[in-house]
Amino acid sequence: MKKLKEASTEEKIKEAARRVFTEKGYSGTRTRDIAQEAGINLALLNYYFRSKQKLFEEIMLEKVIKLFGGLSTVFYNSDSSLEEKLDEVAELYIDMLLKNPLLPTFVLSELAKGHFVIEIPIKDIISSSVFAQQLKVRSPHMEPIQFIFSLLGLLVFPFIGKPAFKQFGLTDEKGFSELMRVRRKLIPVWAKAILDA
Amino acid sequence: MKKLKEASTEEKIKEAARRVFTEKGYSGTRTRDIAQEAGINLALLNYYFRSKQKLFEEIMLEKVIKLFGGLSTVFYNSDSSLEEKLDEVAELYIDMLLKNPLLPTFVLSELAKGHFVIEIPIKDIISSSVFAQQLKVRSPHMEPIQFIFSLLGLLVFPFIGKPAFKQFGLTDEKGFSELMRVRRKLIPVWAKAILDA
DNA sequence: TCTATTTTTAATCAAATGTTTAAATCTTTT
DNA sequence: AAAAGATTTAAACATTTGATTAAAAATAGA
Repeated sequence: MKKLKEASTEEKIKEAARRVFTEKGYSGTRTRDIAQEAGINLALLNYYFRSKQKLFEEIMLEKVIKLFGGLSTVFYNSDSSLEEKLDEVAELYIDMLLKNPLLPTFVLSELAKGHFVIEIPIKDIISSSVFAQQLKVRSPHMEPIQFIFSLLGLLVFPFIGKPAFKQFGLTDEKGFSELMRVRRKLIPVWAKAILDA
Repeated sequence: MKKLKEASTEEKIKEAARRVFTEKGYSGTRTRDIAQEAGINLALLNYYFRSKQKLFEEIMLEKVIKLFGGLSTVFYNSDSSLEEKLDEVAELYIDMLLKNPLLPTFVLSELAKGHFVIEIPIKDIISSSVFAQQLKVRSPHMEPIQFIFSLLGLLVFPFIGKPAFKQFGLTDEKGFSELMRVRRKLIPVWAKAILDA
């Protein structure tokens, strides 16, 4: 029968894998890095997860949900107005990204490289959402996909660009966090301005 | 003395390296992939470029300039208004990104991983630009960095997210290009709305 | 043409890497 | 406590990978 320690070792490996994969990507990660970071014997990684690829897929699924899962929660809220949803999305994303700044670059870059295949019919999820209905009423001229690109661009892009902007001397770590906290309040205003444009 | 063919072989390797590095990233790229893609013997890569890292740095520098270099050209144009600069930037970026859709994810993800160190004082370049002056006059309340984050987010993010959005069924290749061509005209309008918000 | 130089090739090297094995250790069950 | 099962360990394996070497081929200069 399973002993208590098992879950703990498995979780230690996953925790280390989250950090190393997120920082170095799939190809840049060595299974030995994960083992060392987790403080476990290398063979345990294969004992618990069979292969690097399988472990990666578990982590990646978590991360994709973390990056995009929040959207549907907000979009399907039938108790809030469109304007309130913009506030909620901005707060949700900025707070989450301040805690997980490497998340977007990791997920989007790995998806681009095809190391992970996921099939979520987000198009249908969005088009049948309360958000889509409200958007159609308020700004019938606005293509929903264009607006979602814009909203996510405003929210997520600064985190993707941060390492570049830091190297360019445009911002430092402390200044960036402060900029993002200010931004959380500005983006809903800007998004509304875009809807009215 | 150098013979004519030399430049050609060297350029074949660089051309292949551009493709493979951009598609798979530094860690995901095997020198053998580049050699095969270039149709040359593996040893020639080291003969011409000494190492994978050195070859990568040459390509990366090109790509960073390609991604960000256009900005300063537009920002320092003293013959155009701020509004015209927004049009120029949108056209410049959308056209370039439609031809190089993998560029932003590649550059920003490699910069995030620290595989490449570059020192360009872009902060100073921006703050002393005509663009910065015009922005200060037109929208003194707008922090320039916030606006640049927004402008680049609107322009660049859709290309970074494309592989994800394709997997999610939000768009296909043809639909995406059309969306981006429409977007090229919309972003200047939206950017002005943000400045007036 | 003959020689020196540059370019190209096939083979090889040493280190790194994902995974497996077999034995040892620990835990649970009886 | 003994047996059975689960977990952990050290060592090893087979490939892959970036790089080098030494010889061959091509080119340029005399």
